[in-house]
Amino acid sequence: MKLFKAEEYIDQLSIDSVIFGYKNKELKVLVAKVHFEGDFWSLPGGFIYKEEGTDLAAARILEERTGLRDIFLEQYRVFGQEGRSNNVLFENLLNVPKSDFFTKEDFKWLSQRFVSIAYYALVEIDRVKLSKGVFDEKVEWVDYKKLPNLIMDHSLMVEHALETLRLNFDRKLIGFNLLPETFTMRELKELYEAVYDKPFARNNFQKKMLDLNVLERLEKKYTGAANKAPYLYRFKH
Amino acid sequence: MKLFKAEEYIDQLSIDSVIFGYKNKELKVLVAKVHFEGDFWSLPGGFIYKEEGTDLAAARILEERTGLRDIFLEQYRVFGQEGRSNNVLFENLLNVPKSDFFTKEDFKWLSQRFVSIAYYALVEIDRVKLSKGVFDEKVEWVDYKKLPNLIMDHSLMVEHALETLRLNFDRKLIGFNLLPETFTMRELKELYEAVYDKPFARNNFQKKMLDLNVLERLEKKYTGAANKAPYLYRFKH
DNA sequence: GCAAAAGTGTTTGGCATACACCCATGT
DNA sequence: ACATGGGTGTATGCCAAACACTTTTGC
Repeated sequence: MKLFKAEEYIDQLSIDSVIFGYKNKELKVLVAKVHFEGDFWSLPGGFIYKEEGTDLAAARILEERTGLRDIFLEQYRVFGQEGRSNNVLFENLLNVPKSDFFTKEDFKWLSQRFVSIAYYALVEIDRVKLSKGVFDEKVEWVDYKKLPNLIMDHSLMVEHALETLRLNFDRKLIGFNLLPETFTMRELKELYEAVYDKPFARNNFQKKMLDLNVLERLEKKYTGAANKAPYLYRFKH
Repeated sequence: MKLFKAEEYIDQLSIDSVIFGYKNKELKVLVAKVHFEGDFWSLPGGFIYKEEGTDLAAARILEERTGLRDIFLEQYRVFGQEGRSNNVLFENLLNVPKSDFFTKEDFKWLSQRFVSIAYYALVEIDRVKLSKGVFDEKVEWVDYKKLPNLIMDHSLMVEHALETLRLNFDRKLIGFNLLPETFTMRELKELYEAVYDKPFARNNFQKKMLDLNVLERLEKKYTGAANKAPYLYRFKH
């Protein structure tokens, strides 16, 4: 059965997404090991139906991989260098047992030069139910500092996404998309430290956050530790 | 003779550019009156050859219209809503005496839903030698506050371009691309006032600019006016 | 001398950083 | 009592905005 229908998509145009998650004080990126010879990893991506809006396409692709809807998702750049293609990868693939999903023509289509619209997304990592894409051997959350070899310009895509994330983090208050509903000030600070890769002063950080007037203070969180119990906070919608 | 060859371009993908210029204390945008029935104006745009880099395509299109090379030019956003097409315009065109340049199939191709990569450019307005595009009745520099009816989402494109311009104006020191080689501090201030649409305090503006350490002070400029002669400045490469 | 515009200095206020202290909690 | 981490208050320094004054130029 043939599942992939190249003729339904716009030619030479793709979407790639840098999906950020946060756990264990690490800012993580979702990457997939490509099911080909060699150690190739890739960002989750896909294609755009001929009449589909690009934002909708990106949301669809995100949902296919994570199961999540209504997630923070924003385009940040187009990568459209001349010669930008996967041909080496797909030529490799032709010597590998292939899926029934694809015809030789599909591989030719996939090997073209592609212009890719890059999106970045922020997700609460524990809500994600990962699904593999058709080309994926496995998908994993990886600390952005320890990324494996990414295909094509995907490393550059992560770099630019991180840059954009940092620029917008405060301005658009998007960081809360990475945290669960409630959190302590310490947890919020550790998120900032992971994103900016630098320490923040505890007292000044707290003041700055409270001065934003977007946090709602809830009850205290008794952890059983031998110290003062921290307050829980919630982001005011 | 047929000049337009749709089959050489990527399908359903286009480039549109917001080209900014500055003159008479006004920030201007280059727009073209489309050569169809009715009062339709459009941003300069074009298409991408199948193997052409997007930045190169944008530069090529810019050069076709302005005669300028090596100009500040940057992509800032993709406009790819579902239903984004020129079909109304081109259906109109079919009832109008048409050029030999296009076949009926070309018009069909042009009427598809398009995803457009938007660029913004900054040019020194006096160096520009304007050329009309194939669809243009005329091209003009228009104050961004007095733009005519633009087709499709081109008004939105200008809005976003202006937003991006303002965000990057200081950070990337790109304003100098709008001015001639040498200029007075007053002229620079007036440029800032046109871009941000608000007044700047003379003394503080001067201090801020000089503190950037990117301006070279040249000789004085004697205008013949009954007041102190201002210095000329040049942007250090 | 005078009007007009340029150049520069001084004061003020807000905000980020640094330093310091007190409070709650469990052993 | 005390160690640990949480919460908050105060002092410092920088930068932008506001205010003020002097200088140059042509009539």
